Amino acid sequence: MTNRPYHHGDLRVALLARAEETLREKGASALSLRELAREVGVSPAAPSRHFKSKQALLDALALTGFERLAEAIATSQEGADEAFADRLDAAARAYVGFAVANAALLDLMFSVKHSPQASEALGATAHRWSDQLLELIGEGQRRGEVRGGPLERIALPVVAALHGYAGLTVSGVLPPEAAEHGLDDLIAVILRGSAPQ
Amino acid sequence: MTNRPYHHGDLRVALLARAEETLREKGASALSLRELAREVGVSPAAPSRHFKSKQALLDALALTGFERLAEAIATSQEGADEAFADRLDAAARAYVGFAVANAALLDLMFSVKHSPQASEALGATAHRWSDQLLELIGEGQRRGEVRGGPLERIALPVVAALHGYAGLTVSGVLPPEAAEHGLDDLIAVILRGSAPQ
DNA sequence: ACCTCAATGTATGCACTGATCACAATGTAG
DNA sequence: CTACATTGTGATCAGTGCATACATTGAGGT
Repeated sequence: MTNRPYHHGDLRVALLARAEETLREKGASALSLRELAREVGVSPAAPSRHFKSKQALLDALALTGFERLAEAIATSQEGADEAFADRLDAAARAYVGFAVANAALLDLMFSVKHSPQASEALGATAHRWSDQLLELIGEGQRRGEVRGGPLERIALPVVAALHGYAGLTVSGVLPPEAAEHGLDDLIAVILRGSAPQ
Repeated sequence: MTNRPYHHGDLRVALLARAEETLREKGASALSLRELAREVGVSPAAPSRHFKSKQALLDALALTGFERLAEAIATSQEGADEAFADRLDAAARAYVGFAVANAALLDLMFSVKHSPQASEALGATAHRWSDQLLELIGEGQRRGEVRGGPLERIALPVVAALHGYAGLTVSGVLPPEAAEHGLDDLIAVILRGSAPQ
């Protein structure tokens, strides 16, 4: 007999934790609910109590991803200087760092397919993340280090550039050794392009 | 009895064509080799003669995607003016247009998981695509409309920005109505950031 | 014209998956 | 202490990717 109690006690978080590990090691497509249940030590049907479908599990993973990304960017700002260039540099490095450290997760977060209701919660969390960058750029505007204009229109190109760079590194298009000073060049272009007229 | 001949004659391209349709309609995860075989009218094992695994089929799809993307960008350059700003604008619109028209395909093309050997062929085709942009920017340098320096280092930020913008629109982070003039802003930032000193 | 033989499609079976259902065990509120 | 909601179990179902052995076809060499 198993000495494990009938109720696991923390199945949901255990599943998420294990899932993220397999996600990192073997990719999203190699993620099986049944194997997950096996590894955690519960019956194959047990996960359905916490995630009504596999997609729901993936959505939950993506959501935690956004939360941790937001956290990473937030902490990157703590040690940074007040100048916009420094803050942008710190945020960019945090973003790309998160991307390479969690490639499969990032893929999931910005995957096309999300259940319509999950898109709601996801959209909210994703906005919390983009708000960080908006705030960062708004502050730059206030300091006179970023050109004026509607915040969203100023910020969008910045976000797009960072997002694209992260995507290129993650998908392997960018040779890993080029990634480092490549980021420097990207940040330089962003700064010049967003500088006050 | 079926009047269909024993040999399909064009199974490989038929499979690819049907696969892309399902990809567009129901996403990559809803793509089943067996269903594909059913729709095309062959036995479930037939596809394995042309694609040794499902991933191989996906890789082939991604490859055609890169080819068509390259083609779209190429034709966008034909009608464009010679000024760098115009050419970049045309290429950017072609890229983003392709992205929104083939969201799931783009996801596939830049997906993290590719069989190592497929990465080889894919990498070659992807490079053919990036070479287009390199050429575009190199021409801009020659015309004195883009700052000097190592071509790759100048081009990378441009590619990253375009790629990121396409990714944002495709993944739905960007509201569709914002996509249009959003591109204008992005291009403007790129141009300013890449202008000669 | 014949005859190999590689290419292509078929039939069958295996291990596995996600999902659903009725049921069992457990905690909890009244 | 007892009703009840929560959580885990066991069994089952349709569907999948893949491998293996076999059937059909067409093309090239003699």
